[in-house]
Amino acid sequence: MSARELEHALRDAGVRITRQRSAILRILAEADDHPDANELYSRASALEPTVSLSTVYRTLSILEDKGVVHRLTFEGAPARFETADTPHHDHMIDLETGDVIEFRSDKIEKLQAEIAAELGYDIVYHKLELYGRRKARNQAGRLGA
Amino acid sequence: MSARELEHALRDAGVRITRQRSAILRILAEADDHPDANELYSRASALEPTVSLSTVYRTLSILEDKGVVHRLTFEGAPARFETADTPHHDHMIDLETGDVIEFRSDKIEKLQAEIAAELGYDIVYHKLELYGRRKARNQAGRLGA
DNA sequence: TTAACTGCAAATCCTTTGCACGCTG
DNA sequence: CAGCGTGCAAAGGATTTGCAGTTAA
Repeated sequence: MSARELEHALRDAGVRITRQRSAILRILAEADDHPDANELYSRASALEPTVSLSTVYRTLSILEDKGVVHRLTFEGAPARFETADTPHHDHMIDLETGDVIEFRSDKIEKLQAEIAAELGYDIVYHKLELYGRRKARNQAGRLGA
Repeated sequence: MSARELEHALRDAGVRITRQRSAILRILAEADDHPDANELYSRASALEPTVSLSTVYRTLSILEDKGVVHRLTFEGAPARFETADTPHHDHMIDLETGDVIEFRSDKIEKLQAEIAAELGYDIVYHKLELYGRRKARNQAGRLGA
């Protein structure tokens, strides 16, 4: 999602585009990892030294409200953020490095809906996170050397 | 899981059973909901007025380490706890009431493992939470009255 | 102009910790 | 009786908020 599109989403909602917000939007648009508020704050500070962490949080909350940004709350870590342009996906978290990998499974999505239906519920949103470690490469006998 | 079993798990690990811990274990054993630390604290206080919230937290951490208790960290709410005796399951959270319903799907479990394998990972643990609302009962035309 | 926005510092919430004393094994 | 365990109060980290000044529209 481009910074322009994010701005548009805000403007349409009657939200003012300030220098600080503009910087945050640009940073958010070009991030292809999943930065937390503090990380976004340092990156945005480089573009616009007057941003404060409060403004980063406030802006993220608005963007989340407008549905253009998703807040990812992983186990015992500050929330991370991503723009909501990519189709729905879930996350695998590398326990060693903290890396986040996106994936998607239509089969799982469908099963979830079925389960919820059986329990008498409509799903509003869900969270599927796989926490794991890189597989040892040469496990199947073909050991190196 | 009975209080006795929980005690056993601790004793085996060389952990002392104090009056406070004993009370916490009994509460934990008989809880069939998913209480948070504070709730456990109030319930345990009734049995043993000398327990403190610190001790509740400390005891829960030990039990989690020993693998006999699971810490459930749902969206923007204090952690909830459950004894680890039931086989693995996931949770559906009622957004209106906060109720937690357990469910299990072998199909989903299997799909998760497959996905992780494809990504080159071994799953250490995962988290699947469905957040939803009770289905309106008479949606399919058969409206009441 | 003026209502929305800002940075700052202080406040919140949940959880953990340091300390001096108490109690289990 | 040696440590582990305790309560208390204070510290901690992430996030939110009150306030008085600033700025976009």
